[in-house]
Amino acid sequence: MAQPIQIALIDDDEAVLDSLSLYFASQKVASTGFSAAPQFLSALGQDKRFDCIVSDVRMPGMSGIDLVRELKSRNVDVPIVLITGHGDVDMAVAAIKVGAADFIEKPFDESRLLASVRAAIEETRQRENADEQKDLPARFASLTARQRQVMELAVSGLSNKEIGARLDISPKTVENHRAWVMERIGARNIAELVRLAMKYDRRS
Amino acid sequence: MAQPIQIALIDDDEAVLDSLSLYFASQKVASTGFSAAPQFLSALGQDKRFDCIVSDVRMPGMSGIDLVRELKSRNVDVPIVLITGHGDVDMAVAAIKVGAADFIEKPFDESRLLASVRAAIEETRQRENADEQKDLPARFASLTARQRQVMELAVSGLSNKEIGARLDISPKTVENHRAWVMERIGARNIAELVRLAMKYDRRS
DNA sequence: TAACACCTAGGTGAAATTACCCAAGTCGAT
DNA sequence: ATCGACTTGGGTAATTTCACCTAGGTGTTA
Repeated sequence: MAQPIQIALIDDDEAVLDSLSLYFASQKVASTGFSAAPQFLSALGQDKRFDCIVSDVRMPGMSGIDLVRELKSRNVDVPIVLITGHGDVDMAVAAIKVGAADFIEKPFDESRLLASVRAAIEETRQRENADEQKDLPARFASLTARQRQVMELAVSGLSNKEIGARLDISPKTVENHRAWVMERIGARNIAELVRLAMKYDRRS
Repeated sequence: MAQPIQIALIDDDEAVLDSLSLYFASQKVASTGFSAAPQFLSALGQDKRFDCIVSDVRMPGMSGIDLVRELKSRNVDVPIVLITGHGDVDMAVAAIKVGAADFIEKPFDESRLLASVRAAIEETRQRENADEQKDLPARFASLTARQRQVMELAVSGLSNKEIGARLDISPKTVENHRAWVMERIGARNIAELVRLAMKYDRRS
């Protein structure tokens, strides 16, 4: 379960990028460097995943704070630790307000940065876990009889066509019920639905 | 969990069909009648599912024993209870040998038939459950590191593309690993894989 | 009566899965 | 050094899912 941590480093200063990635590597933490925020965003678009982002605040083009805003608006839930060489209180406040995980002023101890990164990742994980579990019974209870019926068959691995044959309704209708179930339970795919359904079963 | 039982009734004698379906209905057991085996088979082809088949032995065209053989050759694992008005020992032996669940001679008590059907369903369920559980640890252990890696990500709900991005391999390769995992674990779809993986996790 | 929720089912279009096929490279063992 | 297992990745095609949409029928409730 102790999957490796993958960090995105964003800084227009190559020297900082190199130095930080070297440090992270020495701490057995994988990192990928980007010299600008848009480059990082394009990596995200290619389904690359990162557990945490460490970004400079002041960069030509898109600033670190802009990046935070952009990710929030995309509903990308990756913690961002901002660092700066010209830190001031106002900027720090603005950064935290828009949702940055932390704001560190240079010069800083590298171990301080790593600690902040670790804390941010842990916090995000716990929040996601809490979100997933929250009101699980209530969410299952909110399903109608038909929806629960469809869900149980879907969770047991039947296709929409097979479920339709069993319940004697069209596969299309099954599809609709299924979509409702997904939305109400808050599952993004069948795998998640199965996990949540099994958790619920075990609890009740 | 006490899902309703669905029975297929096959007999060329409409009177028998009506009488039995009436009895089953009175016992809160759903049944569908077919006047010939091929009609039943075509319903199966349309993804209809039955927990048990109750079929006459002697019918024009395909006999009850023929039906048993046909289903075995198709690997359809539904128990079949055969009934006959002209039962003889040889036929009974032949029926059981090819894999019929039971063989009942007319005249019979309807409750006797239902008991036989229930027993057959129960036996099949237990066998299927045992098959599913058998050597689960061994099957998971037989996975290579890469396959287990792919499996864990797949089970957590990631698409092949996302898994590929994480492991830095092409989605196509992920697809191949996934197919191997499915075969080795013996899961027919993601839902089953998730269930088995969760069972395994809980046990270990 | 009107609003609302639910079940039903169809359409479109994009994305993903599944099931096959194939080949090339690595690596360890016989 | 050939064999087998594993990893990698490409192709093709069928099927399925997913995300939208519309829309009629039913039943309940304000």
